[in-house]
Amino acid sequence: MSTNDCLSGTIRHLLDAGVRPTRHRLALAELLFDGRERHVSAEMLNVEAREHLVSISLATVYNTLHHFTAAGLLREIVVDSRRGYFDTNTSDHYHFFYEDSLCLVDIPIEALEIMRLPATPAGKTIRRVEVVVRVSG
Amino acid sequence: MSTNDCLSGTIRHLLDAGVRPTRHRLALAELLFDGRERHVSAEMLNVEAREHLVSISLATVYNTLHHFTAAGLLREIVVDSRRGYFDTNTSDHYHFFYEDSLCLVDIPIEALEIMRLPATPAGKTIRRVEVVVRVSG
DNA sequence: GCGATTTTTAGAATCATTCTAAAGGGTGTT
DNA sequence: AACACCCTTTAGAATGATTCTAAAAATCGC
Repeated sequence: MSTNDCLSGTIRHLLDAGVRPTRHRLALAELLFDGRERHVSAEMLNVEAREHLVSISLATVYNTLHHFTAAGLLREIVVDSRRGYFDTNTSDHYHFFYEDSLCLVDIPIEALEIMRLPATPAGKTIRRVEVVVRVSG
Repeated sequence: MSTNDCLSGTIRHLLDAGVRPTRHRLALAELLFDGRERHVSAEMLNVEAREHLVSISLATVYNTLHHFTAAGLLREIVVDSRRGYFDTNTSDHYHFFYEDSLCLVDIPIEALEIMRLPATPAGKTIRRVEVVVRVSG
């Protein structure tokens, strides 16, 4: 058994989620999980990685985003029928989508209250209730 | 002045929306506005047109869907970050999205009640509040 | 029917994403 | 350290949806 308690927070974060902390995953995780609420597309993260002098292929960015999502570290949000966005906030919440700047901002769950839900279709399970408030101007 | 009162319902529908009722637009409108609630992608509508022996190019299907949307005859729904869907129901309402079959079903506005909305960001206007209930199984 | 304006078209171009197959890296065992 | 095994990364090709382009065709008002 190795001394597990002196690992960097990011490595721990990945290990806890069952993701092998490879060099590239670590670099992307450092960028993603910096404490801010972040909503990134693959292309955005790729650019950011290059800006931070991390040499990485776009395919790896896609792989990693999908791995992180499968491991519960990220959550995919659908607001645009062209691009996929990933959210570092994996808890239940909603979004503002700024149509002009294509930016996303979290709406905390308690800021929006849904009183009534329609009956779930027979034999189905609700996976998620997504709310997107589209704003512009 | 022509005798306007003996036009087909579909032609009237297009004229009322300020859309020139060309042959192709009419054919697509006949398919779309048949009374059912419909949620189509460009590819789906293109296949359907061919099945009905309407010879049309995919580019025209895209043009027409966008024209109809701009004219208020359709509404675009975002549920999938790959494909765009268009809804023949342009009134305020929400959606079930069946993740397995990629099907959409309307949720009437009164079946879901949103009690509290967060404050609108300064200087912005709410364009729409979208609710998608994702189900599977 | 004429001419001006819009539509339609096929195909090329674009953009995001996934796939492929090969090279590289990580981990545990000896 | 060397080995073997398995997982990751990669560049580039492939895919799929959508948009663009430029030319041909249809439409409309006169």
